[in-house]
Amino acid sequence: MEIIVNGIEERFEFATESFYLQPTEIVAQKLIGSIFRIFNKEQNQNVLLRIVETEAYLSYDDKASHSFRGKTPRNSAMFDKGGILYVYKIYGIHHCINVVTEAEGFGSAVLLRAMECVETTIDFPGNAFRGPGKLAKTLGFTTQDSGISLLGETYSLLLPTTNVPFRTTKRIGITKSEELSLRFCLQGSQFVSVDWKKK
DNA sequence: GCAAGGATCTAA
DNA sequence: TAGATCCTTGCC
Repeated sequence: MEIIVNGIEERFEFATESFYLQPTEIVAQKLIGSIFRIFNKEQNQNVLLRIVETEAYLSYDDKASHSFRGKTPRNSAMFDKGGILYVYKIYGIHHCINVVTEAEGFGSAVLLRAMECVETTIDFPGNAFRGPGKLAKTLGFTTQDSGISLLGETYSLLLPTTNVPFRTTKRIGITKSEELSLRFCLQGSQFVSVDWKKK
């Protein structure tokens, strides 16, 4: 599938289930530069968003991960097989969207933090996808959408066929396992979320 | 700089 | 059942 990104035609391929079953750090890295596709046949809506910022949350030794204390009603989607969405509410106000990774029972996911609109039939405000909370709000995702498949017709991911340069940094907004460098950003992108607290 | 805001988990 | 915590944002 050819998609024009910033005036350049690039080739993408649909992510299959095996993609999501890879180690979480790998999935988080490969998601940089890939396209999140929302296709609604009935409403004739098509949205293509390029992912420019992600964070990995591991199934072990990661105290910042929701899965660290085991499976609960809230995080159960995280323990399902990779290839679905895990949506949770944070600070009682915002929602955050994660892509569940690895095999069933692992409890790992990749947080989508920022995206860039590539193509859409809907009008969105300019900064609508910069930051995890805004991103979820703009797309209208709530905890009700936790568990949605990324392998269906409506929601899918398109992977670039060429290597995408990315930056690795520490994660944002967490107080545990802060030292882990599990945040990935598209090199040179103006669309990554701003980290106010960091040096 | 910090409050809003509510679900969720933990400890009692 | 009460109290702390929280992968944020847009106010002041």
